[in-house]
Amino acid sequence: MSPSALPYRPHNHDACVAQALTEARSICQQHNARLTPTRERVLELIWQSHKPLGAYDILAVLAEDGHNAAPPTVYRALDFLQQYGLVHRIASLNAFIGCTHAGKSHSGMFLICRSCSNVLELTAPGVASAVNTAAAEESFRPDDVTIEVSGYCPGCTSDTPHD
Amino acid sequence: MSPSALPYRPHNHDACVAQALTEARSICQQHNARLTPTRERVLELIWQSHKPLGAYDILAVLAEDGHNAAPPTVYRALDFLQQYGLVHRIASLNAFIGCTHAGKSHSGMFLICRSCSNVLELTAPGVASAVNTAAAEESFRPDDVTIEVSGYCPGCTSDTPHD
DNA sequence: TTGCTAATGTTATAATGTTGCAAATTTCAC
DNA sequence: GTGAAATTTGCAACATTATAACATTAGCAA
Repeated sequence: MSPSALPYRPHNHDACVAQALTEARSICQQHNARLTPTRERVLELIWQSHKPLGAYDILAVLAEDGHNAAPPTVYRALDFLQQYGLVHRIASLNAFIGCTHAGKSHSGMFLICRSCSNVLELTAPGVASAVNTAAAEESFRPDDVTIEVSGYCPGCTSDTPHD
Repeated sequence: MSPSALPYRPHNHDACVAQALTEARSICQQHNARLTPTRERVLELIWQSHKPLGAYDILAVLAEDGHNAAPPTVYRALDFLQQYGLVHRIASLNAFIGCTHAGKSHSGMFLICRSCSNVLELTAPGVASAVNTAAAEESFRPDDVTIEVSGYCPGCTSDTPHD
């Protein structure tokens, strides 16, 4: 088992962010997509927490940067980053998080801790295939699959009532 | 296979709504919960389409009813209905839909058609257990599971590009 | 340069959801 | 029944999230 997946574990976060940015640059280059300063900055901000960040949180930091940005700036950057699989939107939180499997095609599943807000993205082939099977039984053709699990992460599970 | 699940199939929709309301009354009675006129009307409106309905859509119909309602009226009714498992919120659409398994404990999965907007709620034990297994491998304790699949339903699948 | 496309700036507004408090209604013990 | 307590509703204001529309600028190729 994996008692201490990345977001829950102490790690060199600056390096972790730097690596994500390096990978992002490479992915964009491969696709002839321009990772402009604003887009890169947004990606960096998102990576600086393992917690999901709202669009207006990002906007606030950009404002601190001295960047006089309006909502469309952020949403456009987020659209771009999602398009290239660099960030995911968590629908149940209206927030965004860095993709830990950027580049690789994957159907993610998110474990969202209600207590510490950390989010772990998993590639869960078993889940994906179960979803596809269930959809196929209804002759439904899946296009986009959202799987978000709220609950308590290993570090927080003890703090909570066990009814 | 099931080529024609309820929402895709022509059926006596008035009866279908009426049955949902009857069941709701019974469930509320069992829980000593009050299905007040407003709550019942909101549930009825939601059931009158198999398509997800936004809170402000509901609000608009209440206004046509002559009910001078404000957003909290609708959201409170929706909270109540969700609490007793009578409706579900579809996070990826910010919309609500009647629960087809009210009363029974279940972890739903939603098949959302991008073309006709119908939503089919499935009880998918295979999916639920795959999710629980994946979560357990990370020592994560699930609390609430959201599974929403966008794509094309059997009736609409032919109309769409097949890249 | 010129001209094209992609990206950004800017203003306004739409869509979704919440807080807080007062008034009305229902419940329930007496 | 009556009156206190709890639940539900009305209502106004506000908070948050997201988009539309149009002008401007940057990057790049002929």
